[in-house]
Amino acid sequence: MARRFRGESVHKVDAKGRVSIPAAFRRVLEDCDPDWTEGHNPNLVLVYGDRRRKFIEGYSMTSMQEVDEKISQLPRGSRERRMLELMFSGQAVQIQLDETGRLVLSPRLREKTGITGEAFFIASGDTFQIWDPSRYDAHVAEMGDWFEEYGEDFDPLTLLDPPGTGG
Amino acid sequence: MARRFRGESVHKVDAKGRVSIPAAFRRVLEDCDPDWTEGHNPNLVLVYGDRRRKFIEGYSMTSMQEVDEKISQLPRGSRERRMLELMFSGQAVQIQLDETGRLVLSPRLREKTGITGEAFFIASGDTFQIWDPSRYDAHVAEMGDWFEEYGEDFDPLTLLDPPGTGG
DNA sequence: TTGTAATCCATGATTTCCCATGTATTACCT
DNA sequence: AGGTAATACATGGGAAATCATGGATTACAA
Repeated sequence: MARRFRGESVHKVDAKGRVSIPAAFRRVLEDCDPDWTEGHNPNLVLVYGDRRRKFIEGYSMTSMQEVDEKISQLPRGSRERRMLELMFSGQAVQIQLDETGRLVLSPRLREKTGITGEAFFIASGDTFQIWDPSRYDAHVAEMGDWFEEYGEDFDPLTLLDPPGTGG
Repeated sequence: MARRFRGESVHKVDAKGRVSIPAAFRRVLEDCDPDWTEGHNPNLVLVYGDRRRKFIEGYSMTSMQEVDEKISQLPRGSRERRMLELMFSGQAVQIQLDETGRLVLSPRLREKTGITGEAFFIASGDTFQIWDPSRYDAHVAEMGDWFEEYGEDFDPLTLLDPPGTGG
């Protein structure tokens, strides 16, 4: 299993749309970019999806390859395949970090995600997400409602072994 | 089954947030880090969770892998999976011990857990926990109430083979 | 030329690394 | 058993490298 992103943090977005990504994420991107060599800058893919999606999803090169391979196994011309190709080919960009570990969010992406002065980065398995901080808060508030259902001292670990899994 | 942590102890936290972890824990982390080799320092993952969680949970690399794998088997996009990814990817950090067996608790983590001058470490199966000592005391007081329910001469070992488990 | 975008340089703030010290624990020798 | 040397630990301080961020400069394109 490839290295996973971990952690969350907030970074400033300057007038040109430049943002530092968390240093820890860079290490993962470097490890997961087959073309990367010491002294160069890692590539990554930003998937932004259709207008309903309010955050950007960052893929390392190897994670993206895995997705591409799965897509290519679907029947050509199938609805599923066309939707996925649209999302991961069309509604996505491959970019390279700059020398100082920053990426540039185009005006279009900033407009779409509502990101202005600050961007919130959070790891999620083998990808990471970029949000406008306040939109993320709203998103978490929704998720929070789920947690409430589980009660104050609920331990998420219990979800790992759902009843009926045996073992 | 991988090696398990054992024991408990208190260590000083210096101005930079550095804390020694119990020496016995280091041996376990080394054994459980596939990348570890003699002379290097073991990696581990600290899971801090949402605002309700008042302690930090330390995972060895192999324990973390087990969790990651279980998560990746849950259906993508399911509520359970999203909650777990939030907790184990977003609300967690991977770090490496330093040469002298210390780790660094960021200001944010110290603030969240209430840890200031000292940190309390306690083993918990294949993970360990880090607490502010006084918060831990309060926590134990609560747990104490459970034992009360079982009476003075209760033997916790009986919990290992609950009735109806067959044998 | 005039805005736009990719490069390059600059800097304060962290964070990491390296060295130092006192103490406790273990090993070893007589 | 007693004493001593050799390790391993816990902790502290300062130097060096990394990071996040901003500004300036150069390349491009409409």
